[in-house]
Amino acid sequence: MGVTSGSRPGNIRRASGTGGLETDVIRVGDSIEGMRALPAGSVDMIFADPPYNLQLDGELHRPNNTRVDGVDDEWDQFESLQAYDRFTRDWLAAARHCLKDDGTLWVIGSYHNIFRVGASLQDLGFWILNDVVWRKSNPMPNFRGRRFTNAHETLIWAAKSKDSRYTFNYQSMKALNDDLQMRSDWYMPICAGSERLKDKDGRKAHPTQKPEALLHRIVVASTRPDDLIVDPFLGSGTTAAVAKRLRRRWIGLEADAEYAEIARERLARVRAVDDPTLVQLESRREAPRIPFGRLVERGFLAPGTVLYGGPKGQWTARVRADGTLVSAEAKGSIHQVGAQLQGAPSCNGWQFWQIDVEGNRVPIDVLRQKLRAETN
Amino acid sequence: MGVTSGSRPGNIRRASGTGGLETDVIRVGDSIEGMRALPAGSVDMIFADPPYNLQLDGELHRPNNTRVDGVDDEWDQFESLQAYDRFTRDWLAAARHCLKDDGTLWVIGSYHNIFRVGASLQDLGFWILNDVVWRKSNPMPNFRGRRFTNAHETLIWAAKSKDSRYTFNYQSMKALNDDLQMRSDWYMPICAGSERLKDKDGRKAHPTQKPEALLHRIVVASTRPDDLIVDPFLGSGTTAAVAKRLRRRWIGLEADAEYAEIARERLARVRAVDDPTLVQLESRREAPRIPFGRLVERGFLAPGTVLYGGPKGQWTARVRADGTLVSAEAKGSIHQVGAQLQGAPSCNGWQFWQIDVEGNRVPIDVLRQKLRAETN
DNA sequence: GGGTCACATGAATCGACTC
DNA sequence: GGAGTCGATTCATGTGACC
Repeated sequence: MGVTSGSRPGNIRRASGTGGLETDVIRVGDSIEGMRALPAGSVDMIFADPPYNLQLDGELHRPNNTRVDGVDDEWDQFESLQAYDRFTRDWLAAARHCLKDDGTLWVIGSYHNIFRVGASLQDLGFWILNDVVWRKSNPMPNFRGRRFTNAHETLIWAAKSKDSRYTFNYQSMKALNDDLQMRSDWYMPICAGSERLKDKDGRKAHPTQKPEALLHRIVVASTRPDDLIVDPFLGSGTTAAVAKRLRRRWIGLEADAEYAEIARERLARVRAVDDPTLVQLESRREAPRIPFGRLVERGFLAPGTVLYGGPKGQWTARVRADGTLVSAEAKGSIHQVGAQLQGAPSCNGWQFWQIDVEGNRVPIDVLRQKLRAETN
Repeated sequence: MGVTSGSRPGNIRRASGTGGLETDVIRVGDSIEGMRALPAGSVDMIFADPPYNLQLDGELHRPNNTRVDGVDDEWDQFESLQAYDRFTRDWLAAARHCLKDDGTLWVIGSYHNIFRVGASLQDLGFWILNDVVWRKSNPMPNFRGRRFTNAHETLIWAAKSKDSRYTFNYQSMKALNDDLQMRSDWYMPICAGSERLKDKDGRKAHPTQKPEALLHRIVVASTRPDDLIVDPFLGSGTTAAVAKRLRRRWIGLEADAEYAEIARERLARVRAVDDPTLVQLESRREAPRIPFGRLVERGFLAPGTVLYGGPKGQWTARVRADGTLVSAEAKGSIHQVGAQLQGAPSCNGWQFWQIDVEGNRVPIDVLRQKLRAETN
């Protein structure tokens, strides 16, 4: 993708790779029209927090008789399930239009709407990668004792198609999770306290403001620096704030001019991380590919060196000058020979083959790492 | 509902309340036909673990090249989303037919199918009560490092309609969770070890056997003893095993004769809890009603006794001979006067009003409990 | 200034029975 | 079926007043 130049006149960036598309802006207007107006295939990631279509009737009181301030805003009301489905298909289709083929879509919802969203996006050809559960550490209780505490919301993460080559920063997620694979259930508090935007009367400025921690994880997981992120239902602007801080480009669409203004004021206070290298990703997949043969070229391994294969070194093979191996039973790349000796469909030769270093067996991958370190 | 008599000839029970319907049996055959054949409105709860529309592309291998034994049985392949939707609507409609108006439906699924199931059941008029997340303590890792570890499955709990009077044993769930409301995210291990049924070659007998702990919580939460539970995709029989142990009636439908046989053998080894009182639930809502006036009739409170209202006893009222209260500002029932003094829309007088007992303020509810204990 | 306690509040599809 | 009545029901956090 096109990388933005370092110099930025004012707050608005124009990316060379997207035909001079104006980014880092909030546009007031309809989400669907806004996405349709974007160039086809210009967006790396879309985060959408659409209306949930809650159907509250009557008032709800806490056991101490205070009234619960529920989401009864006009923008969350739909005439019927069918009307909600039409709306959902329309905005998903517009999202598909502006998303790159290798881009991904995130949607958040609750049981009121998420099943309709999930079914619609599958119908449109999106390929679900994960459903992720945001477990709230401090949800509102069920005051009448009639159901389980509604303690989570659901996110769907989807690629544009089954064979998409989407971005997933596996190593960053693993690092965020104490070197264990990041799971599909995330535990985080709701947005409250000083992070929660208030109006001049001290009331919440937006009824459904999302926590920045949630967007942080999403952005780090599924985008790279300078990627373009679009939020078609920007609301209070959490997506844009996190994108700006993490040095991604962004466009926010918001139909309500008051919400847009709240978000603009918020964005003006957000600073991007100073050092661009801090938002660079740690990812083995991103590391430059190094053919095994280069180790031979560069003298890290002399032709004829004996490699030991398998956890106990029970197989052996010798290195040839072109970077292929030869053993008693097979010849070919480090991966092919490893696979054939084991009778396995595939093999990671970098881990399978070892050399003797001062009496110890060490995977040849350490040589690759040494070469990479020199190259950087 | 009709309650089965204590004596049971053999293993099969005939419930008087359901027209002599034969229960506690496994029926081999099509799920949809099986549910259609049940009397309309005869079932208290349905638990369904329908086939997932998994689309494993070729074979999946772990890094050490052992093959992942995925769900690729013939019954789990569907040509298209449309075919899956037809199947889903058909079995859900059949479930609706046999479910009581006040019965509930549980469905479990993963992101492959749960959005389609959820949307279909909403289309059919089911009213979602909760989506519940089963967080697996020991999920299968993501071997390719291309997604988040898929560490949960989703359950939908739904009533037949919006105004259903469904069963929810709130106090039992709260008791199960250290006296805090049970949340919508449940943490449990997958079914493994000695609980996992094996065939004679030591391989798992069923690919998607559910843990009994999961069904235990579901059954305790949403049914009462002697309720009729139907599982239209019985598989290895976990639902029936838990239902039998907890003294619920049950019917299992299973298309595969081999699975049905496995489940039959399993059920033969399951014993119901000996003492029926152990599966009785404590429920405040179902306790016999006692009018406040009866405390006066029975001499627990003399007319003229002073009651103290509110957490600090800041209000007072006196008891009249007919069981109404009179204060400086209001008269009426314990609830009416409590609500009026607080300026609240409603009030539970049993908790609001207190009496002096040896210098301590005690809610008048303790007198009600004393009277209830005498009556039993 | 520190500790305690009261109070506020959050995407909520939040009764049942009698007359 | 509508109105009236009984009576069951909350957890985690942050803030601010008050010792």
